[in-house]
Amino acid sequence: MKSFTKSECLNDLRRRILSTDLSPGHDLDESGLSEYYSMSRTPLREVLQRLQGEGYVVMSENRGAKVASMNIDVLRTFFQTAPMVYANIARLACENRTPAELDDLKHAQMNFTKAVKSSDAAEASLANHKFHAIVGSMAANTYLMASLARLQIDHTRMSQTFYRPSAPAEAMLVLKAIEQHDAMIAAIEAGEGALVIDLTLQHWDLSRDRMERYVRPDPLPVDIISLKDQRDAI
Amino acid sequence: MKSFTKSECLNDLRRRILSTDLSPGHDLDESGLSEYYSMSRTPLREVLQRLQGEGYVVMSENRGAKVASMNIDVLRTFFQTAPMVYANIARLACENRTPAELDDLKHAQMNFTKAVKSSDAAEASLANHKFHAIVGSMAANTYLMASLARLQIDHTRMSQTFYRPSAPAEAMLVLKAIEQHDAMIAAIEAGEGALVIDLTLQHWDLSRDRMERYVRPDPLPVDIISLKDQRDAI
DNA sequence: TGTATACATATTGTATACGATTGACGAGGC
DNA sequence: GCCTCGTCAATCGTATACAATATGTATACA
Repeated sequence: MKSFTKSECLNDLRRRILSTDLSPGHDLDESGLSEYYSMSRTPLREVLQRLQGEGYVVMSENRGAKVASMNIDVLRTFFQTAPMVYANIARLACENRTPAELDDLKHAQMNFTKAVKSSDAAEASLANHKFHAIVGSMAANTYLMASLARLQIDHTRMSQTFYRPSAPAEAMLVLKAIEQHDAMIAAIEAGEGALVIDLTLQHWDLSRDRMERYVRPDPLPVDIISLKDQRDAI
Repeated sequence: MKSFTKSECLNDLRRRILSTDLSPGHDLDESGLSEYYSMSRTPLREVLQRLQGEGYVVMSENRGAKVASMNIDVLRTFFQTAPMVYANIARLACENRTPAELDDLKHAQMNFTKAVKSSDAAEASLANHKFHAIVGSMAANTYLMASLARLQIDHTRMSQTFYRPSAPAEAMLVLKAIEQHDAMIAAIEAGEGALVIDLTLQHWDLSRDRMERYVRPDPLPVDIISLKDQRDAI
């Protein structure tokens, strides 16, 4: 049994949540996880606290932690907010990017391409996450970064099926996403703000169409959840 | 010596940081704080982790927690980002506000007015914080809320002197802020999105002018900090 | 006198034990 | 038969003890 450090544990939980290996709403048991990561409950609780701060999990008093759920209200807000934040981040990234960050970005794009080509869906999804996280850090804006990080959590979880194309036409769309990334890199490197905003919004549109198709046949009983929320709100 | 619950401790630390009673960059000693709040280090550490998640403090491995600092880069970003986020929040608040939230907002405005009238600077500043936090929750957008919360932390810390007017002309500006709040409440209640955006930006301009005057005679040696950053970046 | 190294001290990180709260199950009363 | 209350198990919350790490200081040596 592998032994984990605290930051490895943190990354692994992030990864498992993003890949929906731990599904939205899943109950996280402290003792179980502490045993799984072979560490004591004390540091594990701190990891969970941190994940709460980042928006991966929600915690309630005396009732432990759960993976942040994605109910219908959250999704609505997501689609409403994402393009604005992404576009602004992209513009700022254009202004503030450093050469080192550009290298990172190109490296992330390589990993992304590789994962897509080898049909490793989970890896592709996470590589895409990393790519956009780097664009985020290029923007050098701690305030917007807080929004972006939370958007990305839900975005990545919803995009899971994006990289599991069931038809040739769908595989084409993923290749298009790769091209868009390349174009974005070029625009960011050239510092062409207007262009990168445009590319980002196109990239968003592509992703959104796929996500809507993913969300519609939602495996979660959305109506029951919203009814429960109504009842809780009384 | 008063005994604190965990959430009281959390609120008290938030309060002390917002009022710069704990100044930016201040080192937070775990043992000291755990004694101060008469609780063990374990729950106190969790409180600090949470504050880190909210952006109040920054923590580094084996080197404890510090109150989030406000260096010149952060300030630049702050002034760049705040109007956009505030305006969007205000617009969304218009669309999504509930009657209960409107009551809360009016109540918060009462407290704010009261604090200003009684020249309680710290209280006025915190009441203003609360007012805008309620507008934020009206927007019902978890993603933007994350940005807003972080912006508010720095905004409130910088506004400290706003409510300590040293001349009659400055006192007038505070009264103007009260009027603007009232106008914003009316616009939100009426659901007039365009108007509330306009009012929000006016409110921002007023605050920004005061903040710039506060920041300019910065007690911190800004030049040394930026030189140090340059050196670190090599 | 300047620098490096080793030790001492203080502070943070982790494990474990114990206490408190929640939710479920079952017995008893209505 | 249904509801209420009490007990029990499971899980979360807190305290304390101990280990690991970083920082400051003194001393030896160049």
